[in-house]
Amino acid sequence: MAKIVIGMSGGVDSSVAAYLLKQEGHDVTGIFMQNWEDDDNDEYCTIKEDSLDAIAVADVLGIDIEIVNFAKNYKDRVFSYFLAEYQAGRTPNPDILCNSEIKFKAFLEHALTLGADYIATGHYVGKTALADGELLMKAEDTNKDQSYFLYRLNQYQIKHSLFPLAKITKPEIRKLAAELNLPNADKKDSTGICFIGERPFREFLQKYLPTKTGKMVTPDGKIIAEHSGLMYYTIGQRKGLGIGGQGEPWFVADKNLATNELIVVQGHDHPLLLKKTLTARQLSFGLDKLPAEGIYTAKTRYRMQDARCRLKIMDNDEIMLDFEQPQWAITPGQSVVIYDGNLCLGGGIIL
RNA sequence: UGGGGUGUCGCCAAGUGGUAAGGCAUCGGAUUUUGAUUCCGACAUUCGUAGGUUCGAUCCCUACCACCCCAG
Repeated sequence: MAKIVIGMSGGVDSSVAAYLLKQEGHDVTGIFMQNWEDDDNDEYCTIKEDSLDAIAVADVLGIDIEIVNFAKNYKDRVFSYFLAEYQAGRTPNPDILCNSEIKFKAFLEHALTLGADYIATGHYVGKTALADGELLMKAEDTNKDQSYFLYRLNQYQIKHSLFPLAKITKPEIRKLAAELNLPNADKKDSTGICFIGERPFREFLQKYLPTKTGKMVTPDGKIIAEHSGLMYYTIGQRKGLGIGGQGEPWFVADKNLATNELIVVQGHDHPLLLKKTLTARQLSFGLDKLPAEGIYTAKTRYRMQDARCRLKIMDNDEIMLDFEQPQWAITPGQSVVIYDGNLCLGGGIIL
């Protein structure tokens, strides 16, 4: 029996995770994190609802629950980065940082001060012990696998974490939740930036960042339309360009910060959207050291199938990946995560 | 001003005397703890305007309007 502090979001996954830990006989305490309080009342409501759900679940399970507020940490370590990246024309993944900086840092530290042996979350991910440490691995439910979002966890963070959902599938979670009469058994899965939620993207960014309109141009310089600010677009984006007319749909292929131009191309499989290599920095690996050069698989965004590639180490903080097959819409600011079979080794941020 | 051409959904674009394809864009939904992609659904009682011929016209005729091209 261990003392475990579990992050409870008010969703089914973390609720059932808490149940599973309790079933195993551990001393389980729940914590609801409130990390965003910037808002209009509208959004505050869903946070309030989520906290009430978490409390209701804790009540059903018979565990203690506490609400903590890491909003300042979140703003300083995650949200400011998120804004800076957008301003620089890249497409950040805030949830990855949120995991490494908040859930598995601020939250972990807090849990340890409460005397916890481990923290736990409702992530769909597993971990395994190797000769030189512990590593994350893909969840049994490969459809829901969230190891991509957790690749930045270091050895210390992995060692202090438990993932009760490693070997269970989402449908089983729903079923269990229903059998346990959890009040959130049918609650819709949450999406959107974690702790902030789903937003009308443009309006949300607009609240924080100034925008500058400019031209949409083809690779050979032909002006096609106006864009409403480079930060509103990401590589591979189709919707929202508003370019109608003849032929195939248009996609964002690139951004030119210097000229404030958005490069657009026609056709999903345009050569400019397909790249065989990428460079990544801001590396982070579960074993706290670079893996050996060689053949692995990697994904350049969540929910992509990992693709075979060769890892080349440029220096201590730069790697290059050479894919067997070209990858679609490799996007600066997004993370590339490297796998060895089911093991999630780590990765970095695409240049 | 003379000659030619074109006018069908926001944009491309089929169509034909028998009662408006498709694509892009857009909107809604599904999928998704980033942002995308993808998938599904919706989307012109109306064919530049006004008359005429016809049982019936977007398609035929006439006039007008607009735009484009060539001559000037």
